Amino acid sequence: MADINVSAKAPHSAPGAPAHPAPTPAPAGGAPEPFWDIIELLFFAYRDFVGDPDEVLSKLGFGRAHHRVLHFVNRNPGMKVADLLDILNITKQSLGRVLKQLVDQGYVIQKEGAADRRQRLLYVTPKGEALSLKLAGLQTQRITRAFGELGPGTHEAARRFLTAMIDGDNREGVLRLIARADRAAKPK
Amino acid sequence: MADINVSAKAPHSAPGAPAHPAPTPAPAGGAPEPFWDIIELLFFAYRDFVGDPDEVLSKLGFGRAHHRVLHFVNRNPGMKVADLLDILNITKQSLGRVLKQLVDQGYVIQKEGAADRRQRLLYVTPKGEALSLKLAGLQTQRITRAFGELGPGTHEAARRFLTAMIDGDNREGVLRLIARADRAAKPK
DNA sequence: CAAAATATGTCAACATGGCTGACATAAATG
DNA sequence: CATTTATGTCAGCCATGTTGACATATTTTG
Repeated sequence: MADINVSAKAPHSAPGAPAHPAPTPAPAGGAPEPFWDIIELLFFAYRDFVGDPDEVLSKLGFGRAHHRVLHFVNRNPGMKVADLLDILNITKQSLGRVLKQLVDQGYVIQKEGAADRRQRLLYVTPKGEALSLKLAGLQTQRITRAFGELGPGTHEAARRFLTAMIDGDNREGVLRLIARADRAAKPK
Repeated sequence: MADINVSAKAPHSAPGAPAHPAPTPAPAGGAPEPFWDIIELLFFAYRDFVGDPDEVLSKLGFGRAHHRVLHFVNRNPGMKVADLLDILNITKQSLGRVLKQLVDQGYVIQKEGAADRRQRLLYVTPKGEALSLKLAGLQTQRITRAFGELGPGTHEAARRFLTAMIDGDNREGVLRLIARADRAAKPK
């Protein structure tokens, strides 16, 4: 987005108008005022957030779909295909397409389950881990910059806000997933 | 995502391990530890955030692309096609497809520019405004719930965090866009 | 004024990554 | 042994992004 400079008319604007509307939507008689700022900031922030990895990925002939698969396999080594489908919320056919490419190109390997030999447990290869970390590094740079610009405690605040934005019935599962993956990470 | 319950092994986990890793990535010798929690929470939060509108849109035969167009036209009445292309960062061919459907079905109208008659200035119809507000209302419900669960000041904290996550060179433009659209909104 | 630049639209072709439906195989399970 | 489960695969469709080439109307410029 090179320069945003919309030429729409601003019909009645007090010159010294505040940069933001009322801090909280006034629950006047009708519907509450939408949180336009949060809605739009989330759009632009998320776009930039996934944009960094996208650049790297496109040079490898990969897309966002590959990123998601690689990310979650890296974070949850030994996960079942069914688990991944559940997290990504896509069909096995869609997953199959990108997973096959990642396997064929040596980023992910599948091992037969020890207990249940029908399962194909997923692991990243060193090559896959390196790419996953590279992409996470780009996103971490952005997050680090943001936290650096704002005060301390921003990490906690961001975590709480984002958690609260998740569907109530998914929230526990997501938190468990993150916590368990943190434990699964190789401890230094 | 019906139930996240990944069966990956957690190799070495202290039983009383904290729910989150170090609050700040330890800048040890090598690369800093990625902010896994923020990366994943952003993924899940954004997915749910756009999920609500998606449901409504799919019943109308529309997708996320239509939502984005309708949203920005509603927020910036009278904007030029070129402005919209700049904001959405897509090609005019991609925009043309969804825009045509929105126009044909009476959600958006195009008016010849008064000063420059080459321009096709974009406006939502009452029908378009209603849909845009309905979708924004769904997202606002989610945001309101999140802000309600957390303390006051969360709105400001979220705004600052999200703003800081935007590319430095886009940030000003985005803030200007939001501020100007707020002024353009019909003042009650 | 004629030429060039601009704003927009359109046709055609292609890529990615979703989807459904149908079917196949191997292994676990009752 | 019959059924269920975990996974894979083939075929085709859809939405939405891309490039490249042109067309048209209008404004701007030399």
